[in-house]
Amino acid sequence: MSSPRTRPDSRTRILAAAAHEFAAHGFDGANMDRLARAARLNKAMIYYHFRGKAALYAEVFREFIRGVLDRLHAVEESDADPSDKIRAFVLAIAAEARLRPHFPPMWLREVAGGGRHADQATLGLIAQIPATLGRIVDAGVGRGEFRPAHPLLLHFGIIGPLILYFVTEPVRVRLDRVSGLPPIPPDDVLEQIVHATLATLDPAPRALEARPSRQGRRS
Amino acid sequence: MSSPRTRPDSRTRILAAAAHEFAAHGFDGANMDRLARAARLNKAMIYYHFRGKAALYAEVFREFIRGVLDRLHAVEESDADPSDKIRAFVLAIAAEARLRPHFPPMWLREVAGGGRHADQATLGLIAQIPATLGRIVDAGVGRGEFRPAHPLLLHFGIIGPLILYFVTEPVRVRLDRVSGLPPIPPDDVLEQIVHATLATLDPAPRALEARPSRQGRRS
DNA sequence: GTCTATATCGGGATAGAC
DNA sequence: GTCTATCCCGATATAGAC
Repeated sequence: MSSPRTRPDSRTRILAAAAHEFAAHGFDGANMDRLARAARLNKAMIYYHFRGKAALYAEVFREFIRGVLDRLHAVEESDADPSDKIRAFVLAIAAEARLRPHFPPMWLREVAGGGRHADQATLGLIAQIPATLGRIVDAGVGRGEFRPAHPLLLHFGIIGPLILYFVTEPVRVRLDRVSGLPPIPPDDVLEQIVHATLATLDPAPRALEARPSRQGRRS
Repeated sequence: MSSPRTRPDSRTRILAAAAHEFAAHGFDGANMDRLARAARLNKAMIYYHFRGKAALYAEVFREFIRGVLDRLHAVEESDADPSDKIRAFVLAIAAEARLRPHFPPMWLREVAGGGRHADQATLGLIAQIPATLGRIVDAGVGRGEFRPAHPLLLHFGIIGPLILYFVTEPVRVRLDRVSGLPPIPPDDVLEQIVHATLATLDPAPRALEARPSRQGRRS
């Protein structure tokens, strides 16, 4: 995990190459030979540093989650308004995704697989992300600035579009050519997500027009 | 593709089992032996009906996309208001996801992989989904009911949360236990997504509070 | 159309020299 | 710590009988 002396190399290179490989091909599709080549090392070195493919994957994934959580906790502990914290929450995840471009694809695949490759401890870390959002919302509700919302569902409204935006960045060229759509203005992405999230939390929604004709009620 | 008489048989069973297998394990993780057992057939039968794993995958995937597109085109051609069409758009995708629970995971993995397993024709089909949304938005803009928004980004705001909701259904039990969160009220999901989408399209946004600069108190 | 049996190969993991 | 060479299982795909 960490020796006192500077050990810049093989282990770090393996982790970097692993992030790339897992992001591009998923757990099952990842190839240890290719990974070793990318790290400019021999395959045996991987097994010298890590117990196996699964352990390497878990390590990479936990590193990502920790990076996100560090930022989010900083957001939570700031003294901004609740709505500014929501904004900062979105920006923090986006910043981390930009910093570690391999995170969005890995995260997507992990979700699609039902968390199969994540041990219980890692799942616990992941759960802290919506939990943090939930505390921010609660604070806003306490001040009367937000109406209550389910943290996980709200979180889906944030990372869903965000991750899709990042993860489709490479494909969009292909898609755009087929669909004839213009590229997405980068600045719009975060604005829209923040705006939509705050609209969901708005205690006085103006969404009468959102209701078709008759509407069931929940509190 | 279709014989006139009822052929409820091997080919159909293979497709059903394939949807399950690909959804649960992804393309690389899918196992033809396990797939054959699930279809109560021998593995050789798969290769009798399909050219290989890739062809089988493509067939399943295209079937899903067609199902979605059929619903969406019906929505587009209805004579509802633009905002009701937006609502119907969301409901249509949700209905299809309920009907074919294997679609959300497959779709997620495909996106994460950058559309690697989809041929150009299938990509063209996929592109029709946001394109349809775009035409609905354009109609609303023409009536002054919507403000312009990028169709693909808007689409991300819809399917992102939606797919995450469906795809995490199995995991949420595990996650909830760790996080201590209550389950998501199912009725809230579609309401929130529709509401957020319409808020994004609102031509007179009340989102001054969404701006980073210091905001004044609201009335 | 449906089966059993098998060819073939890619890739995760290890042995052991240096 | 780093390498080369290799084991060996699992998985796709096929041959060929019925």
